[in-house]
Amino acid sequence: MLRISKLTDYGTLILVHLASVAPNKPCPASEIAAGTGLALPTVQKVLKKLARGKLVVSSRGADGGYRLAREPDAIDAAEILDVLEGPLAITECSHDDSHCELESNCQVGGAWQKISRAIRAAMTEIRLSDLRNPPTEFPLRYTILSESGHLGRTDK
Amino acid sequence: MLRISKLTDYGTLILVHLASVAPNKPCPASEIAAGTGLALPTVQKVLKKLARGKLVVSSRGADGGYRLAREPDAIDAAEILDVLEGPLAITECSHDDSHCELESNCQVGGAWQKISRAIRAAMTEIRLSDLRNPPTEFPLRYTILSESGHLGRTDK
DNA sequence: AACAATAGGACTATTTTAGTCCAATATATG
DNA sequence: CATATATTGGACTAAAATAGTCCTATTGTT
Ligand code: FES
Ligand code: FES
Repeated sequence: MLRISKLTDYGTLILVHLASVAPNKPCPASEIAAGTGLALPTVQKVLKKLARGKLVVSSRGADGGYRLAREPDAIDAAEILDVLEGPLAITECSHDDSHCELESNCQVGGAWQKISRAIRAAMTEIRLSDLRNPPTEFPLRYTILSESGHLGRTDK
Repeated sequence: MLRISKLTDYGTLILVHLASVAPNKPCPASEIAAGTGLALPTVQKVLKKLARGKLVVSSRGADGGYRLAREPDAIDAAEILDVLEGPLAITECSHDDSHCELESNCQVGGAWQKISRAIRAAMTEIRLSDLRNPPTEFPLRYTILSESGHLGRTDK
């Protein structure tokens, strides 16, 4: 349903690992690889993306490494997905640039994009601290409210 | 965020189209192609998947075609995704079969899978009839409730 | 019989993803 | 200053998923 790549999963593992070590001691990639069981080159690759995405900060040189840029409860799942999955639109609406050739006779009007945005908003409420040892379930009760009124259920 | 393939987007277009024509007159693929602006071979391919997934029923032979298997408000978005995107797990947890080599020292414990299941549950509340001419937004207010208690916000 | 459709799958090309590796740069330390 | 430790940035290959087209067989109508 929500499909994330392996790299993103790795990234989560890494972030959670970083959240569980001493916050101000930079943790080198090799240590993270050992701690998570992931291959070192892969860990390095993911860490670079996380650093560019400002989720971790890096220190170079001896005694360097990575540490979280913020507290674990100040990093949310939407950010993690943004950084590791890219800005990816849900669909390009069967076209490439922003204008759709089918638009004139299209009755869908980007419903999936809207749903995706709604899900993203929900993701901002899930924090890195929630990802560590998560509950057995994430009972996500949701409500869709439509301004135009034709969607107005409060719950199932 | 929620990434769906083009084929799934096409499928939505097709289903919405079928929802807007006479319900009991089978609609041939060629007509759907013309009505949606999609290429015929693509439409045919998607319709086959929809038929196998029991979302549409087909009639062969002259005067044949496809029609919705159920009323538009009896088909939900989760089903559409199941049929067109496959059963796809969100991640394989960095492994192939059901047992994960990292499991012993893993602190994540399939958080993404759980989130995905929650999102899927939310998707069952969105119906095909909602996808047609959707509201300008899908304000999806959600609540995460944790049985283990460490997730307990009611709203933002 | 002729025609109109779907069923099923093969097939190719393109794109995305995964994974590894290397050369360059920065930093701490003795 | 020399050396060892680390990140940075990108190149590179292999594998897998996606998109799109097309062909043949079957089914049903007239
Ligand atoms: S398919 Fe592009 S606007 Fe609907
Ligand atoms: S990565 Fe497989 S159980 Fe956590």
